[in-house]
Amino acid sequence: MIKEGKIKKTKFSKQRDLILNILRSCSCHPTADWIFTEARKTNPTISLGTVYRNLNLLAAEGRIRELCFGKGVSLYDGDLRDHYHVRCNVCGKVEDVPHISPRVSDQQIEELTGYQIHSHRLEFSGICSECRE
Amino acid sequence: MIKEGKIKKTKFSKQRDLILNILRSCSCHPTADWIFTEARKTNPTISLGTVYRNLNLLAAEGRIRELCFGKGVSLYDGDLRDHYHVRCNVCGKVEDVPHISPRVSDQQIEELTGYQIHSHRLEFSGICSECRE
DNA sequence: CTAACTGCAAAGTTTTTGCAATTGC
DNA sequence: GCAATTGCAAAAACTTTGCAGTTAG
Repeated sequence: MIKEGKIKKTKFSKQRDLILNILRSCSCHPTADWIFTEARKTNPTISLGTVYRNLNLLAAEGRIRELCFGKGVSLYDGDLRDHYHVRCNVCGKVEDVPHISPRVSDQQIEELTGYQIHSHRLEFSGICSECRE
Repeated sequence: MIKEGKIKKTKFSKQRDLILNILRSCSCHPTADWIFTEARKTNPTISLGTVYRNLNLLAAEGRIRELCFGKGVSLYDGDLRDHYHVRCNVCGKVEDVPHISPRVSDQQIEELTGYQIHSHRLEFSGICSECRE
């Protein structure tokens, strides 16, 4: 649950900067733990708690996106451009859907529900070509 | 991750039946724990483990749906009709989107990605009218 | 009879948090 | 200097699992 109203002053921190760079430079959709392991290669003393705190902060600021498939794990995405995801139900892999125009209007949903819509997520699931064999 | 190939013989169980009825007769999107509490009112000895086992089994059989927003919790939905969800980022409430024709073609995604698509999820998020005050 | 299912409790995962020390502005 | 941030470790939250006993077919 994102607290939308909470405006907090943030300082630069090299840990946060590192996390953001890792997320921006990888093309995958990593877990917090993967980011932690990756971050340790550059900063061997960074802690997992810091990784989580910064991922939450960055997501709340809208500088990264948090994805969520199935229970348990969150995945993070540093690509803010409008795009959607496909997920393989067998191997769990998550990939971007290259380019598709949504044709779903947030405004239409606002009229239907009375919600003020900020964003939408569209996720496809099925079986990838490797797993189909 | 859903194991698609696993076909298992199932017996009737009153616990599973109860869980399914609870889910079908409520219009909300409850957590496993809420279902557990509700189930205890009818069957005071049912265990949380049994609730989880049955929710997973029912979801794997496609008799219920598992939703997932943010980290931590799964929500369950007994309504199998095609529909989408809106979620309030402030209070966390999840509601159905009354009626909308998707206009998203799974087939188009199959062509783009090479995945064999089974389903898609579309979720809107924003702020509900109560929380907007 | 026997494989599926259950309750219980213990264990597993993932994420959050309290605290004292550190750091950016 | 002060508030934001950190590392650490402990705790919290959620889900799964092993086991011995029970139940549906």
